Amino acid sequence: MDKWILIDGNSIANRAFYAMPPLTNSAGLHTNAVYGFTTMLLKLLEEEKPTHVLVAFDAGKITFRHEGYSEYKGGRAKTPSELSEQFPVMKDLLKAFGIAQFELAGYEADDIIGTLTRRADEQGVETLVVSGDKDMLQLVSPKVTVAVTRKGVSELEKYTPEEMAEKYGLTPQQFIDLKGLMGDASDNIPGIPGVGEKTALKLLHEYGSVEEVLAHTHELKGKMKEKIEAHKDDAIMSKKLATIFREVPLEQEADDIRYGGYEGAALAEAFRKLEFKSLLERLELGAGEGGAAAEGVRPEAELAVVAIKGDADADKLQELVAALQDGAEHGLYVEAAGENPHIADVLGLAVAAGGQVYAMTLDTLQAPFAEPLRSWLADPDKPKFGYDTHKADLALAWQGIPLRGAAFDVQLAAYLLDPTDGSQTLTGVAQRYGLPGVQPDEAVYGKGAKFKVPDEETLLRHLAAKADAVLRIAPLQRDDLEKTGMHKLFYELELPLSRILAGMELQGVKVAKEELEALGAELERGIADSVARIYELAGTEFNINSPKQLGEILFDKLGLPIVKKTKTGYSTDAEVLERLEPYHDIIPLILHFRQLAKLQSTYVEGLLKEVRPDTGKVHTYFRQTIAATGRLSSQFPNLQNIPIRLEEGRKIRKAFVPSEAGWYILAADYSQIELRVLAHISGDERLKEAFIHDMDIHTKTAMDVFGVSAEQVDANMRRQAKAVNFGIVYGISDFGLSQNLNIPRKEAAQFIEQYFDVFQGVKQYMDDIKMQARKDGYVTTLLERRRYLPDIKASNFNIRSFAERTAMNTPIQGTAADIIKLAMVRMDEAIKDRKLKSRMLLQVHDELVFEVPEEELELMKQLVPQTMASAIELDVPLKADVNYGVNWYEAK
DNA sequence: ATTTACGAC
DNA sequence: TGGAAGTCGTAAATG
Repeated sequence: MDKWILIDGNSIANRAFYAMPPLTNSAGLHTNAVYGFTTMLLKLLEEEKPTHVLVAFDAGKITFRHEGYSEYKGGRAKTPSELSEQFPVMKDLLKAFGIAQFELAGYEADDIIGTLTRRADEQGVETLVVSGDKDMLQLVSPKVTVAVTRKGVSELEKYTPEEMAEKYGLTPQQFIDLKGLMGDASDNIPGIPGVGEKTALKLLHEYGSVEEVLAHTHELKGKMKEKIEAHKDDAIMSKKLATIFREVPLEQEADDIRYGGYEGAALAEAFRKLEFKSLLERLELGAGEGGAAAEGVRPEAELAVVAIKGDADADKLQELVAALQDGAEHGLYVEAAGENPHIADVLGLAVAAGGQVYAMTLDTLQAPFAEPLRSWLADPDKPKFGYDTHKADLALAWQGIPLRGAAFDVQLAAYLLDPTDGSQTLTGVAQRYGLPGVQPDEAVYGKGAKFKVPDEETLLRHLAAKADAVLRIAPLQRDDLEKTGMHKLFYELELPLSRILAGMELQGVKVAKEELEALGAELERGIADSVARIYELAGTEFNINSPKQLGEILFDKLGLPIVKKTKTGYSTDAEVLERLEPYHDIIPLILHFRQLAKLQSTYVEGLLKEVRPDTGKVHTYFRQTIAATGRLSSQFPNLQNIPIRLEEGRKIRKAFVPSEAGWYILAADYSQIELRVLAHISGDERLKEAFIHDMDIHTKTAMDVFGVSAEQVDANMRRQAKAVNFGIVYGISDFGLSQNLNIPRKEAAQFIEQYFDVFQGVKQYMDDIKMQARKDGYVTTLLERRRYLPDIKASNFNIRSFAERTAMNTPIQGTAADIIKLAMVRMDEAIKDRKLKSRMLLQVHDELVFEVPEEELELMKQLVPQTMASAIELDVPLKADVNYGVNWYEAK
């Protein structure tokens, strides 16, 4: 039994383009439409198992429809270049799939498909038409089903004659009449003005066709009658335009669209170029199940692995340890299961050495006979090439196995080479370098709740594949780091920092539980009180934490004005609530409740959950490969967003205490580091001057922007100037500033103009950096950290504007991140050199936190800010302020 | 799993 | 025409 699938290529590509988020490969080629199209195609091939497949495309701009009606498809926006550049790619991909594609001058894809379905009807071949457009419904027949995309492209809604009757009460033929009456704005088919789907359906149910409707206009009345009589000709022409032409002179025959399955190698190559990682993985997974195997993909099964299983294999371990003495580079992979390395299970490890790959589970590594291997792991002078050695370091440390001597890290390198590429999985990195052969973790372990450690054989093979991949990828990445000028950044900053971070994390921060619990009890009382008063004012009980329920109370029950909506309902965020304050006494209570609930759930209960019962400490995990600007991030718990702005929240900091009696918490933070960085990289003389004289930068900005003297700057002027300075750092827009200051956009625009008038060097920098981003496709920080901005040339204003703000912000935020990282490396050295007992505990973007014994207090008060200020020499001085106290709260 | 809201710099 | 502030992580509700 034959089965045909006929796809409207243009229509699906369009749908995919607008439904998918923007996606580009590293060459800057947009790929989202191709991606959406491909996932749909793969799904169709798998589910429908067709014998024949065709993708039809529109050819050229002028079709026979324009002969009678030159306005056809008029007024349509030009296809954006982000989409049009994807058509050739899509056509190439179809070749790799081995799928036929037709286009014929003067005809649209619809007509080609219409002609083929006529043949299918005649021959009685079961056929599925796939389109993003309901126009195709006129082709439905007992043999022909039409599937229309719904929500993006992944879901299809199929129509048979029965379903059409059920849903519209129309035959396929009548669908043409429907369009004749109501028209189609997207094709510029007029129809009858004022007649929409509702009216058109009513008329057709009554009279059956356009012709019959027009013959019976005397039976109609009112406005509708007038309109229809006035636009009879339009209706007739619209029906003609909407009719798919089913007699296209096609030379091809059924055999020309026969589909014999794709050839894996060609497809894999195409996916690789497009950087469709997940699809590539799917292809490789499918290969094991009898699908076409991609050429050049060496399955893990074929890797020779030396499995070391307990002391029965002591001889193999000896062989490994011997191989590790060869002075060559060795690959190491440690598998830690779970996101949090402080509580992760170490499943095992693999070492690539001497042309072999050895692998073992944790049991074996911990056995007495493995001591020589553990010595190698602990030896800082035995260089290791690894993947996420930071996580490995922590996970092993908690098992009592020290790891030192990371000399290369594939994950860290992948991050520097493209920090916006969210997942630097080994599978993905290997693929990018054309070294496939690492199964995705998901395929080996399953995902989410279904996580399961496979049998030892499979596990060790997987670990071995990773260690092998690490060793082969590292030299390639090293070249790339060299080429992009990030060699030094990698070896002298990021790699040393990763070990320093691990040390800080293992040290942990002591938490005074009783302090948190007391605060929690206080919050509990406040919350209970707020809840009772809110229920009373609302006249009912509800879940205040539910934005949905809260919205219903505020806007439906109490009838407060709707300020803003989210895509799912009413917005109830703080900004909205603040605007509603004048309308109802319940609002301040809700704001207060929100504040207390946040502190309770996130900072009291959340933090308490993370405290280790044995040590009373929290051990955060600083992630070095997440933030696109080069900043660190902090997890489990996040110690970079502990409250400080409001006093109620700030009290949380009283719970962060030194881990030794009589010690102090010492915190030092950079003063205005981002604006100082801006002064340096923009070279703006006035801004530099301000910092050289260590002026209050917001006051100084107010003086210059408002043209007044220092004495004339009032609190409000300073506040506005401060907002402008923030805006400058973020890549300003008048709208953003107007929102922030709650002033009209015009005024905000004026502020910005005045600012740029005064700080012309800054203005110049903002223009230059955008131009540079357009020219190079990326921006860099002072230490050559790089961030690609493929969207900088987008035609969509929003997308392009976002990229432009990123271009302005990233060098500033990123350079600040570079500087504090440098300071951390220097501080670590200083502490070691002077053999101090003081410990670095935390980094909070512009702040470093230490615990310090009393006898080192005076020294550290000098050393820390001095080291931070001299981490790098800029055209303006850097400055760090220092404070200390018996807890983090007091270090202010 | 996604959305909303909110804490930090 | 309007769009529309940079970087993160966590908790709770809800699909």
